[in-house]
Parts: sequence; structure tokens; C-alpha cells
Amino acid sequence: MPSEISAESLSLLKVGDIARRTGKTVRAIHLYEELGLLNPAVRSKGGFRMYRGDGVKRIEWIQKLQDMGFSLTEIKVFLRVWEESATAPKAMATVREIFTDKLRETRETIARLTRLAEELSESLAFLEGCRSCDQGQHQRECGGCGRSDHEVPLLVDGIAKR
Amino acid sequence: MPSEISAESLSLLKVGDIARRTGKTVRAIHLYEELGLLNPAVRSKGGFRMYRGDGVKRIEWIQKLQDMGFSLTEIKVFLRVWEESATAPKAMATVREIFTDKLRETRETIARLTRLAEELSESLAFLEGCRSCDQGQHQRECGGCGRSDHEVPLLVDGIAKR
DNA sequence: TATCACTCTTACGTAAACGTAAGGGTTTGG
DNA sequence: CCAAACCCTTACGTTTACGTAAGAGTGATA
Repeated sequence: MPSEISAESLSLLKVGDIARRTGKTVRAIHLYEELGLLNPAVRSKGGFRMYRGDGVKRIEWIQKLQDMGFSLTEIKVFLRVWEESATAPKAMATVREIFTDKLRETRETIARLTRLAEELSESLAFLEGCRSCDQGQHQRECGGCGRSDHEVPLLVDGIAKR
Repeated sequence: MPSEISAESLSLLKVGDIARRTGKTVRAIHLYEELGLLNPAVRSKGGFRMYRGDGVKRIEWIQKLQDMGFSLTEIKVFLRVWEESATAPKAMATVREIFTDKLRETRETIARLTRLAEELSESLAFLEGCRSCDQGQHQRECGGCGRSDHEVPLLVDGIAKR
């Protein structure tokens, strides 16, 4: 009877492999382990971290949550909550709660940024008018510029003073 | 002839006053000065920083730019560029450039967050289906859950594995 | 077996925007 | 003139997500 040559040992990935496949650095992956976000499936005899393919998925998941604005610490809490939920529906309920909160937060951020974008547009529109300004005018004389067609936006007004 | 009692000395503000009026801390204002973002108009005989009313405006302007995502260092560059522009139109052109860049960046951020919000919504929709899941099911048995009505979103899939 | 490319652990460094504390002066109202 | 309330400078502390370096062992290949 031929010894069963550990079939999976062939598909195990070293930390560098994982790094290449995810675009992360080895250091980052080490950090995730320190924070309890990802553990290698096993260690080689010599101590090398050996991962399975799903390690890549886990890291992509982490990345996704980071993009959403979760800190690594929050992600850790996330995992712990999940692990400590006795039943699937309960775990799902918790996840739902967290996602719901984040969704609201994300929408608020979008609203805030939208307002800022508008303000930027207005300031830019105002600045367009400065093209027609006397080319020789010194900047210290600007700020007011004699214009009264509309208000000077705060973004422009603030800098010109002093 | 009555000595002209320095009329403005009456309207000068101490750092604490500025702090109260802007909601910033004294430390923050000190920092802004270290970074070259705001200098007191004068110092009292004893060394106290004395500001004029426009100091408040300057801080509000800083706040605005911070909200827009500029770092204090970037704001400093901003001010220097302004001060070093010989002519008003040239200074305005530079400001326009910076604002244009930031506007583009802001819009990109909005787009990214919008996609994330959609992804969150999808994940939440998926999780709604978990309510009907067997109440006694252990979370380890979940993840797949036997459902095949649609794909498990990455946000949900990533956490359930292992 | 000799290499060379990897990996390990340990641990200090970094950038941002302040927080906080220490040890003293300064203003100002009474 | 005194005390409470402020202010000054100096300088180390904090958090986040890694970067970077050192010194040494490991694995796969020639």
C-alpha cells in the first residue's frame, strides 16, 4: 500500500506567495496574524507559515472591509463576534447590524463629500473670474479685487486675508 | 491732547478666546503656528499671543480645507504657494489648479463610496434571507446554508470560511 | 553539499494631528 | 498686593497600519 503523499502539501502557500497574490506585503500579513485576523493553516517543520488558498480570500475580505472604512481592530471585533455567535441566525443578525450601521455612515460621508464638491465647484466658478483680472496686479491687492458680482466663497476668502 | 489709547488693543484676542470661538483646543492653535498656518498679530509684553478677529476666519478656513481632505502640511504648501505668487492672477491660477485636483479626487471618492454602499446593500439583502434559516443551526454549518438563489456576496462569504 | 532566495523573530521607525503633563510666568479683578 | 485663571515652552505620549533593519534559520535547486 503506497503511502498517501499528503496531497494538500502540494497546494500550500508560503507567506510570500500569499503576498504576491494579494498585493499585500509580508509584513502586512504578519500584522494580520498578530491581530488575529488570519492564521496559517499549519507551520512547516522549520517554522514557515503555510496557508491554503482561502487565505487569499480572507485577505481580500479584509481589504474590502478596510475600503469600507473599518479599522483592523474593528475587523477583529467583527470576526470575534462571528465566532462567538452560537447560532447562524444570531451571527447573521450581528453582521447585519454592523453592515447597516456602516451603510448609514457611508451614506452620510457621501452626502458630506457631495456638499464639499459643490462648494469646490462654486469656488472654482468664482476663480474663473480672476482670469480677467489685471495681469499686473499684485496678489496682496487681490482678495477683494473690486468685484461685487457675488460673494467671495470662504474657501477663497480665507486665504487672501492678512 | 489725550493719548491715543491703542484702540485695537481692546479687540485683541488671546489664544484661549480664539480656541473658544473656533471649537479648537489651545494646543491645536499652537500646532497651526508651528506649522506656519497662523501667526498671532502681536505678542503681549509678557509673551502672550494676541490675535485679531481674522484669526478666527483663518482657522475656519483651515477647518474647511481639512474637511475637504487636505492635510495640514498640504494647507501649508497652499499658503506658501499663495504668498510666493507675485501676481494675483498667477496665485489664483494655482489655487484653481489645487481645487480642480481636489474636486476630481472628491468625485472619485464619492464614486468609490457609492459602489461600496451598493455592495453593502446587496450583502444586507442577502442576509435578510438568513432570518428564515433554521434557528438552531450552528454558525459553522452556515456560510453555504444550502441556498443557491444567488451568489454569496464577498462580504459575507469571506467571514464564514474556516 | 553549496547556494540563493525565502522566512523567522524581534524591535525600533514613521506620519498625522493633536493630547497631556511639568514647571513656571502673566493678567486681571478685588 | 494677592489669588484665580490664563498663558508659555518643552517635550514625551497616542493611534493606525504598516516599513525597515538585523541577525539567523530554512527550503529547494544545482
